[in-house]
Amino acid sequence: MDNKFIEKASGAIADKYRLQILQALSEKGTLNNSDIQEMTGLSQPCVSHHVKTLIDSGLVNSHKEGRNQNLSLNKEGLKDLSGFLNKLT
Amino acid sequence: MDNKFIEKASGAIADKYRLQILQALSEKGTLNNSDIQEMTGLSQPCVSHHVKTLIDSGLVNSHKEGRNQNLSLNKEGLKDLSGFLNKLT
DNA sequence: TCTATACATTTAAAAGTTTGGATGCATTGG
DNA sequence: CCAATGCATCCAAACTTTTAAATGTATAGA
Repeated sequence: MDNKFIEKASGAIADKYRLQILQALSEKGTLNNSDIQEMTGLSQPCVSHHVKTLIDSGLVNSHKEGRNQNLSLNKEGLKDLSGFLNKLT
Repeated sequence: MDNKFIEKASGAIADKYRLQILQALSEKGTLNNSDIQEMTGLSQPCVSHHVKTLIDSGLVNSHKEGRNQNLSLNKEGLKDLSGFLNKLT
């Protein structure tokens, strides 16, 4: 397991909005940036930033469709992080 | 599961030195601040700060013995975080 | 008691993060 | 083609984190 991934992924989770996004993706399966903007009340550039952080972390996948960016959980990434933490115990 | 705990705990992991400390605790069981200072090469106040962050996060336990602070993993905390991430998938 | 050791706290500087306004670009619908 | 929509980028302000030097407090040993 690459420590750089662990750092990035855990850092991505360590924010209330990004955590909210992850939980919403877990429940709903997919969201686009507008959904997130509505859900969080954040500005569009701010949502764009948080979404980028999540994608860069490897915890979220992006599927572009026309002008929409559909997001979904990267379950592999989440499992890798979860498994890493579990192995520490 | 309390989101505040998830945010704090993941934030605590999202740093190379704190991650290194967690991994060392996992391998060795216990460490004190001097061990960590030697291991990381950080200054004593800086180690003190990172250790405080880890303790505050609920991922590390502190057992004071005289002038030594012995640290160990809080396995419950790690399992809680790991379980939370797993449930997202 | 005096000294050394272990850790905490205060302070301050540098670096990074979060946020929104303004703007730009691409796609879609009329 | 034009207007509207969805997202990215640039910029700047506010805030937080990281780090170490200086200093303080407590315990342990000579």
